[in-house]
Amino acid sequence: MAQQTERPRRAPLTTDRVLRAAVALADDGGIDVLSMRRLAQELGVVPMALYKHVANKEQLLDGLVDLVVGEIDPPDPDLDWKGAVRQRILSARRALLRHPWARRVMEAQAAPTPAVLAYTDSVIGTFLAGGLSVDLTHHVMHALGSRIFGFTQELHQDGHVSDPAELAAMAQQLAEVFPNVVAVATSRLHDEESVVGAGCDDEFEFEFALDLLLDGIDRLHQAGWSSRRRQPVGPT
Amino acid sequence: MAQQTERPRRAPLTTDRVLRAAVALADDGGIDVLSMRRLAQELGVVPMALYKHVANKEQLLDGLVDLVVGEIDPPDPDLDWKGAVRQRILSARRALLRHPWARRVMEAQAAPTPAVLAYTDSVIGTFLAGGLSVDLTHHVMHALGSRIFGFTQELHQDGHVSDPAELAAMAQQLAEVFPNVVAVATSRLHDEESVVGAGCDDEFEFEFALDLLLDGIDRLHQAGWSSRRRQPVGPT
DNA sequence: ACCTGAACACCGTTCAAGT
DNA sequence: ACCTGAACACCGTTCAAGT
Repeated sequence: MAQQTERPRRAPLTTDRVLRAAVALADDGGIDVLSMRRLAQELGVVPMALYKHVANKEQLLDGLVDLVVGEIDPPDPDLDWKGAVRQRILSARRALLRHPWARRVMEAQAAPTPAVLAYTDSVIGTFLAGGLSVDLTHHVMHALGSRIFGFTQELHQDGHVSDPAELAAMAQQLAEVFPNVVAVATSRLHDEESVVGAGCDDEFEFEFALDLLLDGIDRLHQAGWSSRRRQPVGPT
Repeated sequence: MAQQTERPRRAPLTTDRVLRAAVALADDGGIDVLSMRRLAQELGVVPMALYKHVANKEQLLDGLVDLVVGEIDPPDPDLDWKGAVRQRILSARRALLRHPWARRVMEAQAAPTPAVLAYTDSVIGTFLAGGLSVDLTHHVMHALGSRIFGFTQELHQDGHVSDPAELAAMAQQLAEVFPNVVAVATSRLHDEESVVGAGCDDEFEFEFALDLLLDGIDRLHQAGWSSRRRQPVGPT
């Protein structure tokens, strides 16, 4: 019932404003709430007005990915290849933690956007500058895969049950059917004074896996590994 | 206009028939074509009839995942832990190759299904039976993550351009902006007699990454690694 | 009691009508 | 020429009406 006549007072729509509003919407509502219609509503605009600035939803999502990838720090020129890649990947991970929806959007993308290609090119450049062969770098990029964007390889995150008593009860029941899962999931609890339900240290797990790969790569590099010889990767 | 009165002649709906029809539909139409309405149509049934056999779409998808996970071979008792895990993961990968839609469905699942938990429990059991500590196994499971289900860490698969001339032209143009990407992507072409556009050997890349991880794990195991000491993972 | 058609509250996008 | 409302062809699911 309030006067609603100053509608045209709004700042004019630009692609940038559309993208920023979309990021904000996804950040605090999740990716499922980001629809063209809802985004338009958020901007105080009729749905079709968006199509003046983005060709379609797919292009909108591409724009969002580019914004997130743009948040990844540039490489530190003072570090060696392993340190530089490591630091960059951890920066990418922090960007993904700020925008958790970005992971699924990137995975659903049919083709890489220019920003994604540029970042990939830069990471490859770091390996090559560090002396890794083009051949090894090729396989290394496959092995790291989307982890270079800070993706974790986890499947399900810990469903957060906050009540310790409830969690203990669940664990006991689960242990009868899946004893190994429970033993491993609660392993940290035995040796620490910590409360039940502390959960995993995601940062530690990410770095553990990352270092496992980077150190394995370093070992192959120093051994002069080549896929043409296809010698075993392993110890001995 | 043809007689359509023998409608009730159809085999009666069962949960099993619903799930199998859904797998078939997703297998040859992709996951996007699998809607409740389309599935009902495929079964010659009114959409609401499905809800007698699955509570909702989420439960339908859970059922599909369980079918796919059920295709993974049991562990070979004659192998050591590394061989057994390796063979199992490669079997999981073959299941995923048969049902490419399963990956996205599993990633969108909120909670693991019983079959997923059972498989996970079994893989953990193999590590523990092989003598790995509960502590190391915990971190190892995180590091392998969804790769134990045959997931690849890739982000975008090679967009298949079949025409070699077109591909060469694209590469040349791309090389001006992303030289490292092009150098690495075409690395296999230099040393082989192969035609341009041969693409990557996905099987080799998958096993390369898997062995990098398994061998790194083996090394930690043999060194008596423990997260409590948090010694570096690397080569001294 | 069982089954099911219409309806609800959404989508992304097209397109023609209005200014 | 520009903007936009109605419409189209979909969703998953609720619910009341019909048998």
